[in-house]
Amino acid sequence: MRPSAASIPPDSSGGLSVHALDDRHRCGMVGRTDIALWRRLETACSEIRDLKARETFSRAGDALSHSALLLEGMMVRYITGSGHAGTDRALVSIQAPGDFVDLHGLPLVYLDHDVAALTQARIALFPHEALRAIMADSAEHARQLWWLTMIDAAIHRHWLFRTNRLRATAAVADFICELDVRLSACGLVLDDRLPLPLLQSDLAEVTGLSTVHVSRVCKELREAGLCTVRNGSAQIHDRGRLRRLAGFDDRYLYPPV
Amino acid sequence: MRPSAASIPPDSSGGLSVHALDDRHRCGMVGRTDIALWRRLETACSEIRDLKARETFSRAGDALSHSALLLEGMMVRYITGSGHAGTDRALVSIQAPGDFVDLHGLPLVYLDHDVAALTQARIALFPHEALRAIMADSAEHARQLWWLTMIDAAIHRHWLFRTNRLRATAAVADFICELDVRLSACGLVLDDRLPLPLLQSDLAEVTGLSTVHVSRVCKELREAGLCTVRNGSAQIHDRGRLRRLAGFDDRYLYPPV
DNA sequence: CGCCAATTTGACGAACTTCAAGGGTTGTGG
DNA sequence: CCACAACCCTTGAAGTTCGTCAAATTGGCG
Repeated sequence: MRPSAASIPPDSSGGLSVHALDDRHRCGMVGRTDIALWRRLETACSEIRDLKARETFSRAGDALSHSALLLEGMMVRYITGSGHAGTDRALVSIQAPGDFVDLHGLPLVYLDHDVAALTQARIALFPHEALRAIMADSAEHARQLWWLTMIDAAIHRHWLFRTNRLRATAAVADFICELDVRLSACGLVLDDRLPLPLLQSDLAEVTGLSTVHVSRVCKELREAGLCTVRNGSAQIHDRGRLRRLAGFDDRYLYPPV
Repeated sequence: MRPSAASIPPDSSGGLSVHALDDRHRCGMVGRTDIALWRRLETACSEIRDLKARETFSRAGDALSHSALLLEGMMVRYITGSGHAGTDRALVSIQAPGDFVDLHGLPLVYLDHDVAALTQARIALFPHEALRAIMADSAEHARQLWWLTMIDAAIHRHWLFRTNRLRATAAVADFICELDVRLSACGLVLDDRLPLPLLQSDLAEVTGLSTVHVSRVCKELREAGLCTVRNGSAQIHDRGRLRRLAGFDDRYLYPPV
């Protein structure tokens, strides 16, 4: 039927493989910083690396010497309970192309959470030393790198609002609305269809619901004619009603004017 | 009976009023940055201001020209639902002395949430211009200011884990454990008693529970001999068991080695 | 086809919310 | 000094949302 859209194709440029950063990687959030910063980043990149789907990239407590910019695919960050069982995970963030995955590793040195690829993914690595040099050279570039991590924190706060205040259906709708906006900024939403390479058990870890209840919520959204979540993508049928159900307001994403 | 401990006394220095920053304000998180940064901040401070309990300091969307460091008292940050009723609030952060309340307003320019005093409070204001000058002068100071906001984000992530994965009793216990650690760093925990100037309705906004259920949870913690939450403070009876109940691990607060 | 993982469904129970009423404390004014 | 009001906390009963368990169904892929 439709092309298998379960994941973002790692190389859609028709066989031309990528060994360095170039302008077509400048999308999403990093695309909203100065072009001058981007030029500096291009020279600071020490490595382009591919990750397999579900591959762990770094773990809580690891000493980090590099930060990674996501170029293609999607990644997640999650916290594992210090408790007994290993199933006690919360997804605290999802990354789209153009997002730095662990830029906060620069000021923090080690992280409080794990980082993993969700789909097959391609990342650009920047040595912290090089990033510090960029910051030392330009306070404005420093402010913009800081800004990227502050958008991340604003999203954390919104997720807090979501799990604290929204009912299951509204919570899932809200999450889809957020990805709709963020992936649009990467040019990944076509015909109201966005890549959503998350299992229902992943959606459960995002929202704090059980897997079974996520299944029921998806059915409800589908039967209400709002959106269909299936096969690693989400088809939005009625964006207005979906947003109204979630009470969605995109200002926390600091949209460009 | 006991002294009224409902709030942190705004001036405990015996009548000596405070008109400028001095070393005894350097506690909590800001106390963990370089002393050289503190010296710069002392000269950058443009105003010391007192806030009344429950006074709103700034609102989502306000253009900010200053950032505030909390010196005494406690403050909160909350998100209000874009929905209809005004009661749809989530507390997304609580600030202790030594915390910057809205340092992220420097890179973000305007915030996605409201900021208010919880108790009577005293804050130091820093013009963004002066903070930018500090950053321009020293990349290391820039990194440390950034670091302060990244601890804030790590706390957001932990709160996400809490509301997503912990049951009501463990969630409240976890929150108390966090404040126990953070307020200890300000020297505000004496004889296992910490200031907790939150109504049960505030605890409900922190945890995403109903006010009624918070009451039941507090009773449960009290009767289990773990801690007594009352009159604006919390008395910890058995820190070990309280932490075990919450599965508490303080590493997300990046404790000093 | 046949296997395996993911999703779906139903039945049941637990956790939490809502509604409503009562009680304790504090401050205020007669 | 007492009465009263306002606010917060507590308690009980009833209702709702969501979790858990278990079984059935779907869909991709060798």
